[in-house]
Amino acid sequence: MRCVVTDIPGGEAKGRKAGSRVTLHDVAREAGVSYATASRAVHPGTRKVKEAARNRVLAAAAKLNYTPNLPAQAVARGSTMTVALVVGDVVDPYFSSLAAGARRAADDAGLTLTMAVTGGDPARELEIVRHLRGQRPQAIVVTGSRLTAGLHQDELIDELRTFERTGGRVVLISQPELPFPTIALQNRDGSRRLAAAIKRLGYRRPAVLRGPLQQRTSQERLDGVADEYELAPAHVIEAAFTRDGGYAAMRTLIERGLGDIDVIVALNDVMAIGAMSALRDAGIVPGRQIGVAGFDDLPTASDVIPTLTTVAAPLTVMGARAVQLALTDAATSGPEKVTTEVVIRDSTPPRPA
Amino acid sequence: MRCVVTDIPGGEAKGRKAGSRVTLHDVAREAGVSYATASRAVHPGTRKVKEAARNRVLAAAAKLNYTPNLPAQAVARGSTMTVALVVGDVVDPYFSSLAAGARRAADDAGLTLTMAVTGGDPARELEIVRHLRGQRPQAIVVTGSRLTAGLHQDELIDELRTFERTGGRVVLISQPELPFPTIALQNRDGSRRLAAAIKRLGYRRPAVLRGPLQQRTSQERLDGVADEYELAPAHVIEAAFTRDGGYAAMRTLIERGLGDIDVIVALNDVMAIGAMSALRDAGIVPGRQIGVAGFDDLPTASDVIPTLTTVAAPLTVMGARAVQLALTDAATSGPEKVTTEVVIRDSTPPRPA
DNA sequence: CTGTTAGCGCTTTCAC
DNA sequence: GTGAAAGCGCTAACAG
Repeated sequence: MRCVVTDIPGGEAKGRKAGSRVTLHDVAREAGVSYATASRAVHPGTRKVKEAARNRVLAAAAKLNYTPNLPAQAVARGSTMTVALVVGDVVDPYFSSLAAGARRAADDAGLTLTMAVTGGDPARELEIVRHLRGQRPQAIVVTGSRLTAGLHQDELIDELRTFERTGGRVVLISQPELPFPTIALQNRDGSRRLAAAIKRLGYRRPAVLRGPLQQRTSQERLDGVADEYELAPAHVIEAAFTRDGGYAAMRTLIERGLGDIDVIVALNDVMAIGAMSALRDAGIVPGRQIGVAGFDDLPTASDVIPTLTTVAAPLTVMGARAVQLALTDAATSGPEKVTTEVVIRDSTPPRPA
Repeated sequence: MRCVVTDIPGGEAKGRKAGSRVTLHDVAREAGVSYATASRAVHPGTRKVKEAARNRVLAAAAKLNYTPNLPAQAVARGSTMTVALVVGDVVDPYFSSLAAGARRAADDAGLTLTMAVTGGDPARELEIVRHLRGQRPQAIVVTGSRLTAGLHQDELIDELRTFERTGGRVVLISQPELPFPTIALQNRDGSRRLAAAIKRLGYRRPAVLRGPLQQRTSQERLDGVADEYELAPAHVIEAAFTRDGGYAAMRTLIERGLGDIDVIVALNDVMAIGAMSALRDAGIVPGRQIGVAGFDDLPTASDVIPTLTTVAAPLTVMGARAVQLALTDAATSGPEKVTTEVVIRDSTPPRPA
């Protein structure tokens, strides 16, 4: 596959073969200095090289279009300039918001962020972390939809532990039960306050659309609602923690008959949006006949009709904070809690008594 | 920073220092074979190792929790098992859909996808590609919002060219004017058909919400509309190719006075959604007083109220196709065109004559 | 300040 | 089949 180009158009005398990347060696020769000097020159940190030499090296590098071979650097140094982020899904705005924040923070630290996607599969997640470990990043940030007691839980912990032991840093997002530094949303507190606000608006009979049973985030948010409302089991529907899950759950509820339910509390925004579509498809107008609330305050929450009452989670901040934490030598001082804020919008108008 | 652990709990006799990753060497010794044999054993492809030996090696590897040092492999092999994807923004569903497809395809090929985000800044994009080149991926897929004649255009081409020359593959998404294999949406054709459909529904006076002038995608889509409708310059508003851009553009239009405009054609869905919000905020009901259409058919297009008339672009397919193309040795047979499909929804109800 | 050189962890001829 | 050894491109002592 390695085709040989006869000559580089306008190239140097010493004909370069195609596929032969320019190495630091080439640069050194071109600049007329030693290998080591060249290496120093291209590293801003090093002050021990004469201005003239450095300039010649830099010029040579530019001329040859040199780029350091990162993998080679990594093996020589024993560490890379990357941090890895593990997410459940790229398309889900929840994860992409986290990712956006993480990326910015990595950027600020002069690091490259690599993203891996689990698709919500714990087995795959394990595989990924194992693979990532091979990549030798400085840190691994995991923001999976960790289950409270998944089968692969212990193996995952093991994997992350050995990563830590070999000098890597681990930070988790929203899975405070695991023995690693964690950024955690105040899920329960947030949804409790949401529930209280809804109650104040005059809603009496909520139905809850929740994610999978074992999913920590979902469970915590449910607990928050339960702190304020007496929840009949029949009024808590479990489904996928996605838009389609919300739609399906809402359909189930509709088919069963809404009874005296006056507000739908979906435990995240995408479910809420799915639920609104389901309502609409059944000829029920969300926000009029029935209230709807979500959680996360994704950007779309305010573009949807009616605009969605929800709990604002500072997702990008959390993502950023996670990598900052990963890059800090601070002692692991327990989960770092992130506060939320209730946002009342049109989907839960005050209800006449 | 490299703390030394006295002993591994339950560890082997030969006390392993913390930070000292287990290497293939360790595995070989543990298994009682040579370094080379161990190397062969862990590579499925190699048939030249006795079953017994291989098993011992594998056992040793598992026991020691060995993970190959990927950077080291990369430098030894001269190439990595990764493909790099350059996008404008992680949060924008347009990009994340592409990313999702790309990831799946990379996965299927047994490769790792690394994602880099430009934030729409051509200078940053250049920097990123340069950096990526250092990473030595097998391919680089660029799906930037390439400008038709950006300042950095030539430099970018240069950078990608030298990447190709060193054995890397380059594929572009939706920027057919550049001299590389490309996956291109039939933007013009799509929006022409959309415009035709809208016309058939009885709309006579469209206003277009477009992205930045130099943005190719936006320009092509505009041309498509212009193929069907006579467009007064005052009826083409330029703004950022984002939700907020759509909102702002719509505001401008509203302040100027809508006149006889009967339909808003936003050149992508996020702009359309922003525009609908702006309309709503001005007390105008999209789909009733005025039609609205978008382009892309993002998942949210059908959750928004009214559901959005748009042009479906198979984004994930495109992403997947791009990396497949990058991994193929096929000759560069010009841009690969991807077809679109008009989807009429509630935002453009038939207009009484 | 600069050059020499010994690794980093792994792959891959090349002999045995 | 298996082992010894020569790199891969780069960094970082260690001498000058």
